Amino acid sequence: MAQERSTRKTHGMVTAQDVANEVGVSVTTVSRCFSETGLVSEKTQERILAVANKLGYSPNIAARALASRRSRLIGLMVDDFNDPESLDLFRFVSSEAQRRNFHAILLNTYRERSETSSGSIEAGMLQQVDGLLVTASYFSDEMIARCARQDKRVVIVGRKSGHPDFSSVYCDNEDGAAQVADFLFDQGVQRPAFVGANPKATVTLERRSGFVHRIEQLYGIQPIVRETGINDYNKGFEVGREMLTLPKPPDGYFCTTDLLAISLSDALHPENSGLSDHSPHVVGFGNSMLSRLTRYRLASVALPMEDMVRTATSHLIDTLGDAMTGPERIVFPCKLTHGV
Amino acid sequence: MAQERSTRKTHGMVTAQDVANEVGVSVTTVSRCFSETGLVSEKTQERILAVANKLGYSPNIAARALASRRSRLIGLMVDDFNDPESLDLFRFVSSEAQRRNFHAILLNTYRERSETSSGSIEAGMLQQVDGLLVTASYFSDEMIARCARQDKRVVIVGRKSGHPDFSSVYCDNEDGAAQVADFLFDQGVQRPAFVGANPKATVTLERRSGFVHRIEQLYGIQPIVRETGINDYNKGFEVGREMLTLPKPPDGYFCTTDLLAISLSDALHPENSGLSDHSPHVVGFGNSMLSRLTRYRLASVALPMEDMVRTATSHLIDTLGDAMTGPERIVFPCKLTHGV
DNA sequence: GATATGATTGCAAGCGCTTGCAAAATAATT
DNA sequence: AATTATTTTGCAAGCGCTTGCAATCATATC
Repeated sequence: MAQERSTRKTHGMVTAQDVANEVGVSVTTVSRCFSETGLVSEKTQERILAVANKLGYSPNIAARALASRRSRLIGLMVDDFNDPESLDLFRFVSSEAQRRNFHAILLNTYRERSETSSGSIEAGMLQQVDGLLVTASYFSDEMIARCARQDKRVVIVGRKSGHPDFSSVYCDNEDGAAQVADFLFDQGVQRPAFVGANPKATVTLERRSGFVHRIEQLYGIQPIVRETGINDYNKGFEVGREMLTLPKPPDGYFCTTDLLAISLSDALHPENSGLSDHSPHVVGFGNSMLSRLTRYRLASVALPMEDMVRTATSHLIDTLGDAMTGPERIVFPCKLTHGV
Repeated sequence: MAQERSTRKTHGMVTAQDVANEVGVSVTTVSRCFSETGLVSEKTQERILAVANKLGYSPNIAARALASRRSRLIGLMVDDFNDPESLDLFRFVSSEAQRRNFHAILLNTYRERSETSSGSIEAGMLQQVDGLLVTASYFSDEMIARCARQDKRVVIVGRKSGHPDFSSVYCDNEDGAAQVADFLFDQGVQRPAFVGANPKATVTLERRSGFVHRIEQLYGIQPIVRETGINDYNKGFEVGREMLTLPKPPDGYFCTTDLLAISLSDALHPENSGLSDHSPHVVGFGNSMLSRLTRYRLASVALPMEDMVRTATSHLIDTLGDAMTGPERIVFPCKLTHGV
């Protein structure tokens, strides 16, 4: 039987040792009981759980992380805090992580006020998490190298993985964009335009190419292409105004996000444009809350955000345990929706 | 001089020991160098930093947390993933935390699909974070007790703290709400109404009381009061429709969030209501992105979100070090803004 | 130049848990 | 009943860092 060691309640925390003493087993057994390895007899399991509950014990995460080299923390890299779509990301990542007994840690990669030493922040953070969930955000080469070196699992969500080692879970951006081109064509649009956010982001590239190609097929011409740089209401509004200054403004727009679609739509609205006879079609992407505002009747490419995000999170967690499970690409379909 | 121990590169991770060996000092010194206690001579500091950099060392957070009992993690409890306002919360909490070399961990307290054993999740999570940042979300008594027991610091952001031990950082909700009452009165509104989200949330209570009292003063009557339960577009829309069924619908609304204001406004819009002569005033709260959509010209109570959130985060981190610094209440002013 | 003062450094004992290995207890097999 | 295969448990050695205490060094004081 377990030898009872002194119970030093050093800091008011109940430890596995305390539980072990009370039950009359070793810490090892208590540990195994909580790591759900299934190597504990049911009877002991019950006794331990009962005592643990009575004492209010729960395993110390830091100690566990140190000993096992797994923190049960996944990093969520985000740099877009403008689009309400990100809310779904936060929501479902955290929900799914918690469901699997993990937690999501927020890694804000948006560099405001020229933050200092963000490099070292990243380094410290990286070895703190078991894996990384990367969104549309920028993912530096240095970061990629570091992940590879530390053998961190990475899952890209929302766009195709550009890296051979990383899985990605995304929707068929090209196809969605092509659907928009078809729609605009059907609506009799004469001069289609594309408005993207960050021209370097993969999502933008994917949606642009899908759209442009189909437009070329349908119209035999290239659409007007603009990028706002960032996904932000004011920037979108500005670009909208700018479009109006063209000799022949477009009469159909595909914006890569609902936020841009909304802002553009506002800029083009008679009230702001002064052109009461001009009411172009505007289509967004994401089918977020914004596209559901009845005032806009915005057409938007719907994608199964919840499914996508939960799948990505779960997939990341799944791959943590196993040795080299090759990278996967899980793709969801998306579908243009419009009130018409 | 430090005795050189064997360097077992157990898992490809660079440890403080590795750095110490290379430099010719003890782990202790390396440790002190990274915990910025200022007990290391500049010369050694430089040498250590140089080697650490060369080797790509950064301290293992789990080990540090275990030894020092501080994880440099703060928990962000959220249950509203509908309002774009939450995005600012995520953004500025994470930014400020990272600025101070902390990280924010997302604690999704929204119970969807009747999650199992959320109690134990909370328990495990709680001892993982140094402090808690609580938003408008529900904060169970059990949780409060646990925080007290474990001596966790808690800062409430966005509303007054209901608990004597917790600091809070918020804006003057009563005053903001009173400003709305004044505004509606000035606009000649005859039948003012209040629409809140969660009737049990402190923010709702504060805003309601501020509004109701001022309305009573100004009109000598009580405004109509409705609560939607949750802060959600569809729910707000529904309540809007419901209002139209009243014999004499209100002609001025104060909604406790911009999201509700927008949804209500949509429901009341001639296009949806069928009443072209009915265009009531709708005022929101938060001055979020939604209130900036030009299509709505929504009046909204503006509050200094960034300041508030950064202050709350920083305050929380500040209090972690010190012994019992009494709870504080830091209040920011808010101000009704409207395009008129 | 001897002594006091303070700044640097190292030692060693943890922090609370995990895990490979081997012993003990139990069940299955002949 | 003896032997072998299984299932349960415990031992002990870490995981990589922090920190109180004491030793060492550099500098200031008389």
